[in-house]
Amino acid sequence: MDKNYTPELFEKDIYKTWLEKKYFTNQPDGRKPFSIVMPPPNVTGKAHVGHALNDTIQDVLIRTKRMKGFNALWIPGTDHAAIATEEVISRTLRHDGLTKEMVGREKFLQMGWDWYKQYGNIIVDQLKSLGFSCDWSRLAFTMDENLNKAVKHVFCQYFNEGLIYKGKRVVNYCPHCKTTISDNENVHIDQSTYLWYIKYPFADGDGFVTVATTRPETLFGDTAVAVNPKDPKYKDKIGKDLILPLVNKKIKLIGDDYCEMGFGTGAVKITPAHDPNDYEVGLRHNLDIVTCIDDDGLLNENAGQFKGIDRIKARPMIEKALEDGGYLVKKEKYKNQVGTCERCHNFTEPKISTQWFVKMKDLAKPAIEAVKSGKIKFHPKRYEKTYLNWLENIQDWCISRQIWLGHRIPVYTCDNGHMFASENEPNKCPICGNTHLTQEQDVLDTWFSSALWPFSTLGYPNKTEDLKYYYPTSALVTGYDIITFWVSKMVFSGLKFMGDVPFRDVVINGIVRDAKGVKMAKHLGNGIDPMDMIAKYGADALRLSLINGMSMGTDLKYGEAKAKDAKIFINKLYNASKFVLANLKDFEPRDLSKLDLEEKDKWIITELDKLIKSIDKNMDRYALGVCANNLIEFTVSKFCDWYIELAKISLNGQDQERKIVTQNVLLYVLTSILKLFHPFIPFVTEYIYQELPLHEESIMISRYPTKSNLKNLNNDFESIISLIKDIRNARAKYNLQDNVKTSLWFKLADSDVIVKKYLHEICKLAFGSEYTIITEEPKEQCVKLLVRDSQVFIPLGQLVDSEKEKERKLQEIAKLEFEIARSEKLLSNPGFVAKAPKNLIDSEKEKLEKNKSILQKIKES
RNA sequence: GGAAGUUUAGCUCAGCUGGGAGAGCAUCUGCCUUACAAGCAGAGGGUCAUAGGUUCGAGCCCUAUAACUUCCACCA
Repeated sequence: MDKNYTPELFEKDIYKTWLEKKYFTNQPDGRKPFSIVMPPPNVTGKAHVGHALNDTIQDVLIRTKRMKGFNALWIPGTDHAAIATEEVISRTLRHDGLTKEMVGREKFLQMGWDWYKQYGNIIVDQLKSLGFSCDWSRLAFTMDENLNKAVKHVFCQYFNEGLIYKGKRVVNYCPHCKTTISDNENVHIDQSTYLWYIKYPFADGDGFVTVATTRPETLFGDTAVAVNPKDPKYKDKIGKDLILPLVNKKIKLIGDDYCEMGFGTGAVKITPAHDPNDYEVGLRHNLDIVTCIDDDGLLNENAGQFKGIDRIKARPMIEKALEDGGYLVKKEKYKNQVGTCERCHNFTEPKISTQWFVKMKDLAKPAIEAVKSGKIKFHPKRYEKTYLNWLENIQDWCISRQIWLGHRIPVYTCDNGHMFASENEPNKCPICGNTHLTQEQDVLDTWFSSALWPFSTLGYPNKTEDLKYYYPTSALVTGYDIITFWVSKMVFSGLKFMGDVPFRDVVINGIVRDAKGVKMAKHLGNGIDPMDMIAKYGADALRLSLINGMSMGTDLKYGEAKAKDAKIFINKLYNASKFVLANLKDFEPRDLSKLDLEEKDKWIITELDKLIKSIDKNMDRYALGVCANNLIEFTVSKFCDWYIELAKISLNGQDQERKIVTQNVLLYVLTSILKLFHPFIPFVTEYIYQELPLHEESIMISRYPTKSNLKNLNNDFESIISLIKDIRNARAKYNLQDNVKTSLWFKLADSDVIVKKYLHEICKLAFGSEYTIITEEPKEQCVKLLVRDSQVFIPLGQLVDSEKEKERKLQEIAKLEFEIARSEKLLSNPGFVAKAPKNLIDSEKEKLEKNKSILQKIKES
């Protein structure tokens, strides 16, 4: 082994071996299944720290379960990200002066596939370099043939059951991406704008109504002005005609509750084609629908002289025209929220159009029930609220997108106007036999296929063994930002088509932010490339740095320093392992239960048992950050700081039996640590594991550690540790440098066998030059320490400052008296004695007695 | 407008069902002790946001308040 930890020397090779040995692949068998489907990243994207975190969590779970004997399957996959890809390809076309219409649908789709092929493997390779143990032989893609089949199958079933319909609605439209987007993809941002107050004169010349609007450009689509029917100001004017400014068209003043009394001017313009509420109002009052903004976001012929001008840019011109016509009352600064496209960040437009929808109400019900009944559990639980709140207020899901890439809607219309859905390409109309068929132009929202992910990746719609065995999957690990987008859709889809929930546990991870807590974003340049971290610190360090200290569902502040810290720790583990290995040259293996363990061995095994218990518990509640933390803490402050230091003495000693015991315990503990750590830092643990005597084929398929089940374990060695600490502490108070050794004299009580047994260790770890057992209190100037029933003297001669000693003694007395007072107060409190648990009262009594006796001794000395 | 989260050492955060405030980093003091100076030993540093309440006992439970963050929402 190299002197220092250098991950680049072995990470790649180890991963290659794992792949060759097919450790990641699994088929149904007699074991218990544990399955996870990976949230698919965009096929053409690059891995960012968010993926690194999300997938590391999954890998930790999968690797742990695998070692615990489960049939652990982790299915990886990628998403076709249609809108993003379509945009990229359109851009290349534009660059060549072409449009997608010019090259045609078929050629365009081919370009899409070429693009996927060219860039699709980048992210897969990146995920591999992070060490993820997913079953790559099952790598899925949302556009795969089988997934296509699943999508069509599901679509047709919905369609035939009347759960999918085509309808007119006001939906969010992105004029840049040239497609509708769902409410989820419509991101509201704050904007500073103006509120324009505009006069709408009555046609009969009798005054006017003032309306306020943030969107003067939609004026051309107005087909009414609404007031509240109870509003005394307008009550008797309802039904009268108004003149629409600039257009000079008559529109009605209508009464509708939608218009809130007392808000704004009390009157609101109604534009059914460009506002969802107005559309509803329009339906109620049978209003005309006039569109004034086209698909490119430009004003159309209904805007008269403004035709062809961008709707936002037209605002000042419209304002001028209104002013010139005497219609503008005033213009105020105003803050509101406006929808933008999640992908291109341009303003979206609410637009009336014909779209495909999934009826959500009945689908949502069982999905709500599944969570309420506890069949699906969120970790942390609070995210249930996000999920339930969304489903309880669900709107029908707009699934059509006006792009070409993706799953084309499998609905056909024959020349006789019969519309039907078909899973396979039909050649005639099933109703009239007409052979001239036209397929719908639109494709499906990517989330439509993602919604099927937990079962489409297992072979649906075929009834496969995989489905029977691995479905429902065990856990879904994802970010809170897509609970509504994705989690909810998988749940109702799974319930609908598989008759069961798609997963039992939903594990929510936070977002990785930069070191200052700012969301990482391309344009801010504050992103951290996981590949850079791997190059500098290794994949293990990256993984550990993301998990250590992580709290489920809470955002994570991340900076390079964390990866560096993690590497420093791994180096420590690496070196500790090196030490153990170097001392196992003449190793003689023994069964742990047959070893003649002494206190220090029992102590470390007790501590290890505690660690295993804690990890099991925290792993179950998905508190991986706590697990990693406990592991590190055990390794550094228990194993390295104490057991290894103590082991050195036995290993260098003459007692052959002690040496064998120590070697066996060292190996036992180290092996356990490596195994417990393996899910978090798979590479280095495998690397070291392979060097161990008695190792199995690979750590990743070895058995996960369980508690030792040894009898007669105890913690007695704790008192030795605290004695050593006391001596170190006393030395430090006298500013003794660690390289200045001092004699240690022990006046031992008969009862303190354990102190006598560990004199050598105490001496070495407490910087003693040599130790002597004495029977009488020494005459020399000494620092005196009490331990158990014995006394330790550090002869410092001239150095001993009697004032200082007195002070030290007084401090100790004060401390003890404080403790005693505290215990006495507690125990004399009738409420405490009556209501506190018995073991607490007992331990308090015990403490009181102990402290009293120590105080006694100190005072006597 | 609705909802959720956060507030603990200088910084990043742990603290499970209430029972004596913790870690890492940073700081300070020593030490190249034969696994590791990417290290070791020691130290300092906190009215657990504020105010009430429940309880024998509150960082933890309840109620208000403040600050920050996030999600959801069609208010002109």
